[in-house]
Amino acid sequence: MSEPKSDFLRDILARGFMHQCTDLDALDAAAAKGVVTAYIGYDCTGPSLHVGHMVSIMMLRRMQQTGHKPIVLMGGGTTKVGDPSGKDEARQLLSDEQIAANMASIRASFENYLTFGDGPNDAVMVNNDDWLSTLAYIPFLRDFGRHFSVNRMLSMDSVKLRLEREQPLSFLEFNYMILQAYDFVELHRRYGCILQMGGSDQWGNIVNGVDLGRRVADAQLFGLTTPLITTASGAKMGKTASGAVWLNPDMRSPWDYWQFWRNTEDADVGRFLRLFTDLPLDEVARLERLEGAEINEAKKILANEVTALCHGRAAAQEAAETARKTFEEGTTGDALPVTQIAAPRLAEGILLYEAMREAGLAASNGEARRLIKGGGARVNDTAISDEAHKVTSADLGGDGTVKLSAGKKRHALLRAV
RNA sequence: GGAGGGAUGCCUGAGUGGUUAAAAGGGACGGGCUGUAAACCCGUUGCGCAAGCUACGGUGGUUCGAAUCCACCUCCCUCCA
Repeated sequence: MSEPKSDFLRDILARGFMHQCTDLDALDAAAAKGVVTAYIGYDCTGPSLHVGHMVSIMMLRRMQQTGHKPIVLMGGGTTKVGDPSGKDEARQLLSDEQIAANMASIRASFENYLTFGDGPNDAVMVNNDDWLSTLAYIPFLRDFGRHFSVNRMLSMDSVKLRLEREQPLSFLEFNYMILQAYDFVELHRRYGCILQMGGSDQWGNIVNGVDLGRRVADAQLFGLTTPLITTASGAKMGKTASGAVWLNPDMRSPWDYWQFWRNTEDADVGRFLRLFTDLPLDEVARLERLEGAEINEAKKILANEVTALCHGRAAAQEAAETARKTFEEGTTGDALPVTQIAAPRLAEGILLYEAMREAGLAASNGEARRLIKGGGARVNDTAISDEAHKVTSADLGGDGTVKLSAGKKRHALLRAV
């Protein structure tokens, strides 16, 4: 297409959110003309979203900022069925209670990225369980099932791959795409939603919804997918030693979250700034041009901005300040995780490896011992290689804490109580 | 329904009665070099202070000794009907 007419498309194209779209020109025209209502669906399979969901969350944010209306669809109903896309085996089925608990826990994250309310471009959050659970089987099959060709369903990637590998695919999962397609039509009916977005693995499911909308509602619906984000070294983004990078602060501290972004590879900085922050594009371009050690400034800005969105400006500043003290001055900051230790115990002396385990720097005593033996352990920034070393009250600094480190980046504090 | 094959540590994947806490690679972690980057080089990678304990799908058995042999069970794959 030529230069997009709508702010929305111009913005997301420039920022690298676009992978595929069912009809870019028509969508552009619609977005230029008025408010577009669009939705993205989220599974409730876990208690928190993680960095892998960030592209789509930011997509909703960009929509809202360019004057459109985002819908967050919680998959309370579809999670009961399980999306077979990209999976070798059926997921374990979650109980209703688990799904409800996950949904409640996820909900809070969105409030940091979107403005919810009743206004014309305020975001809304809905749960597809509201309409899916009450569907009557026979009427549903007659009204909607007849529009799905099994021949075509079998050719969809999500199904085809399973069958080609001779992996089992239950009839339950086979229905997932029908339900997702129905969601789209239902959201169109309820909210005038005309666009579904999602990750590139959702393309098939999204297109089904677009087709169904044309058939049963005579509506022109649109689908748009985001690219799968990998790091410049080719790794799937968001995987670290401690597992996924969660957005909920109780599952990953703001400090850790800030560190995750601070450790971005050079080659990814520009791309991530465009995708995951609100910074204007000319500012991103300037930061991206920095070379050598200077690019660290860009990484700090990236970490600040992304953490501020997720955990608030104050938490981001605290993390940044702690990082500055920890890495640039070698002192400590307030955002480091603190473990309480009984004062009498500390007075007697605690074996360093036990202290490290208790502070969460090692999973087992053995791991901590190996770390010490390997020269990766430090007490108050002094390397310790003696396995039998004890931490005592004498190690307490002026602020009443001892700083333990595993490697150069992982730090924790012990506080005597 | 019949005949074969398979299930190994975070993952892939060797192995086959004792020297196997289990080759190799990946990943991860630590060290070095740097810029809290990448690449590269080196080390570590079940639990336990230790004696030792647990581990090769599950349950029993054979044996001085089993991941390795036998029986049954579960799940998966291939071919035939």
